[in-house]
Amino acid sequence: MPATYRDIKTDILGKITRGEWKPGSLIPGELDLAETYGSARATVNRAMRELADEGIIERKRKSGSRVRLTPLRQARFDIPVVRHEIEEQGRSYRYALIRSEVIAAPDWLRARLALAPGDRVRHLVCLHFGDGTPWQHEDRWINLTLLPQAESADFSASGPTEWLMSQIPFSSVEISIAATAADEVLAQHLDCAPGDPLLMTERSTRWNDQTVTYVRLVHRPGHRMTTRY
Amino acid sequence: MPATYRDIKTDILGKITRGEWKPGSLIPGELDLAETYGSARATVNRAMRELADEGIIERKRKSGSRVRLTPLRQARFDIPVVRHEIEEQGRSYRYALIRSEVIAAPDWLRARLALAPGDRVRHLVCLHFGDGTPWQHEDRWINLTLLPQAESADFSASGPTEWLMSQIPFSSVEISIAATAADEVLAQHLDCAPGDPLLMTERSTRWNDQTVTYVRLVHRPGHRMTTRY
DNA sequence: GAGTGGTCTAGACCACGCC
DNA sequence: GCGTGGTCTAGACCACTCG
Repeated sequence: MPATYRDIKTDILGKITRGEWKPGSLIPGELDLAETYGSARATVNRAMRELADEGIIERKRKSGSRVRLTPLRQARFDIPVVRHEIEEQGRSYRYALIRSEVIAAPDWLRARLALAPGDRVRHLVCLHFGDGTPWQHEDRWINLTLLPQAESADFSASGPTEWLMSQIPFSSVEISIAATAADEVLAQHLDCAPGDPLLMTERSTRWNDQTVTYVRLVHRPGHRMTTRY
Repeated sequence: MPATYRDIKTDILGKITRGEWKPGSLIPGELDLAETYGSARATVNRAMRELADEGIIERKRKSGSRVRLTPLRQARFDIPVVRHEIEEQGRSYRYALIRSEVIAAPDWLRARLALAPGDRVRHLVCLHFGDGTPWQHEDRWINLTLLPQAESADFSASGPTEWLMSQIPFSSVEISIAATAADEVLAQHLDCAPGDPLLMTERSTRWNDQTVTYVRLVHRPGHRMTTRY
């Protein structure tokens, strides 16, 4: 039974974690490895490529592959749609539209979305509930210059996230996470005290090099983003 | 000139973003695609496999590949070593050890690290500065049962993170991000007011199914974690 | 059972990056 | 130059899963 690329990957990772191959040291070439594992070079290549993608090793032509000195650690967080996040926990989802308006973009937003003076945006404030308690506060701004159909869309029954996904299926996004303090309004909506620390996610969605929408999601008190690797 | 896997990937992604292939729709099989692009199936396979890894499409044997209904979005955040993070911004790095002790693990930590009663831990409190201002507060607990050499290690000159990386090169980690309010001590160390919202990262590092170390990193006021995709 | 993706092979050519 | 990884090919067998 020949070694699969998973076998090879596991074995190499093992040698690294057990300290047989130390950080900074040179790993044998693909041809050598192919011989020792009794497999084709392509198979070894796939194992090594994945290890490189995961930040475990560093590869360079001519010089070969090395164990990274400082493991380049990356954490992958899923970016869930609130509704799914809540429903996957077996809770009932409820949505409420708090406010909806079409206005000229305020200056701070104009800068963010690279809008011209006078450009109009749709501004929405929504709340997402899990089992009846506030889960997430959504402050959404949609660029009407790029997405004019957002002016007449109806967000009273379901949130803008799902609507937007049907309009711009895929896009590039900038996500930023920070801590913020609850102001009076947030405190009321999220059922906490003013000043309470809250986790906030900001997201700018771009499409064809234009920013289509900007959203500020404030999570319920105590919310955590967790991941393993 | 034959199509590379990148060409194919870009082209398919284009069809999806332009809406030619709508969410939920079936994508041609690998053999069909290989023919249309004039390449081998392995090449198409790589393109499709990467699109699946990135959460753009969904693949199932027999039924084929489909454009995901809700793009499974994942954000990858780099988990930097504070020192590197600071130095990459062109700031000078300074480290200070605030407190160091070896104690019996408190109950809350025993639960977290799955320690037996009476097991001892090394507890360290450190500060990391960028250009002289407080950048990050580190509250570190090291399992001395698993890592006895931590008892005699010297952390007065450099932080435990770098030392730990030399001891346990690779490991699995659980990361959790939340917002917290500054207490008196944190406020003093991070130069902010008590009650200020702060971004906190908690990390449990496991090795051979044992938790080796737990750390609570509290970032300076206003700190953001940002990523793009 | 049959279709689709998952993986492997043996061989080939290319491109980068060190000397 | 020349060694190493990066990629492609043509063909093959396998494994999952749907009907």
